[in-house]
Amino acid sequence: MPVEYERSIFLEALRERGMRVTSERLVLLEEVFRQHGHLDAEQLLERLRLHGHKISRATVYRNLDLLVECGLVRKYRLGQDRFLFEHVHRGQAHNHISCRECGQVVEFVSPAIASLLDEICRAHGFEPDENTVQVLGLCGICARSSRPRLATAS
Amino acid sequence: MPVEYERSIFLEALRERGMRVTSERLVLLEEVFRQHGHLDAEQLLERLRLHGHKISRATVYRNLDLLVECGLVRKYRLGQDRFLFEHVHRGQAHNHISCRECGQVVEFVSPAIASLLDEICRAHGFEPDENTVQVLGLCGICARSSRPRLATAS
DNA sequence: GTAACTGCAAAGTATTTGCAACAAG
DNA sequence: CTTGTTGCAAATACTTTGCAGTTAC
Repeated sequence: MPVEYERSIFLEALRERGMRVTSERLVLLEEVFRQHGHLDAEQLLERLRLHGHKISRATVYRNLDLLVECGLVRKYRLGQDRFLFEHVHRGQAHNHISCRECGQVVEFVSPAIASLLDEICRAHGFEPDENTVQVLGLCGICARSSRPRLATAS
Repeated sequence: MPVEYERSIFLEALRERGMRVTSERLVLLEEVFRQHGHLDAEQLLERLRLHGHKISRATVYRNLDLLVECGLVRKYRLGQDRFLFEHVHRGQAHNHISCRECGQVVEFVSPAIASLLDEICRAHGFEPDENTVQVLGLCGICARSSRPRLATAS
C-alpha cells in the first residue's frame, strides 16, 4: 500500500477522535492519494466504483471533509460550481492558476511570491496556509475567444 | 448621480447589444457602485429593497451577470458558498485574502507580486486578470480557535 | 452490546430558467 | 406593436442531513 505515511496519520487522527476505522474511509484515502491532481466528489465516487468499491455519495462527502479536518486533503473552490479536493503533498507548496471561463487549472510554485505573501498576510493578521494562492485569469483558448472588457481608463 | 462614467459605459454596452435600459438595471448599477467592497446577490437585493426599489431576486442575478459581461463588475468565489460581486475600480488592481473558515475578506496591493505572477501566468499560457490573486488562510480569530493540522514532515 | 458509520432519500442552499404579464423603443 | 425584460415559482446542481439498519470495537 503506497500511502503508509498518510494512512498512519489518518489512523492516529481517528483514534484521537474516537472515530472508527472503516473500509470506506481507508478506500477513500487510497483513492485520493492514488494520483496527483484535483478531483471533485463525483469523480472520486466514480473512481471508487470503477475500482470495485461500494460506497455512497454521502459517505464520500462526509469523509472528504474528515480528511480535510485531519489535514490530509485540501478543499478548494477553483471551479465556479463545485469543490475540488487534492491530497496534501508534503513539503511541496504550490499554487493554482485557474481559468475564469473554462475552469482549467494549472499549478505553479514560487518561493518569491510565497515569502512576499507571508509578509502581507501577517501584516493583515492572517495566517496563510502553505499553498493558498489562486490566480484567476483566462487560459490561452478562452482568452482568444473572448471580447475585450472595460477600458482601463486613459 | 455619482456613477456617470460607469453609467455611460453601461448604456453604451446595452445599446451595442440591442438590450434595453430598464429602471431595474440602472438601480442595480447605482447600488453596486454605491460603496466599495464585496457583496453577494442577497445583500444587494436587500439593499435595493431598503432603498425602496421593487426588484426580484432573479433580476438581480441576471443583471449582475450582465454587469460582469460589460466589464463593470467582478464576480468572485471568495467565500465557500456564494459568489461575491464587486464593482471594478479603475486603475486600482488589488487582491484578496480570505479566511478559509469564516470567509472574512481583506484586500491588498502588491506590485511585486503582480509582476511575478504576470510572468508565471504567461509562462503557462494564461492571461491574468488585473486583480486576481486570492490567498486562502485563516484570520486571526479562526487561527486561534482551530487545531493544528498535518505535521509538515520532519 | 453500544455508539459510530453507512446508505438512502429527502432537505438545503445558491443560482438559473420557463413562462406569462409587462414595458422599452 | 414587437421583442426584450421582469417576477414568480419551479427547476437545477451540488452538498448536507435525518434516520434506520449495519458494523467496528
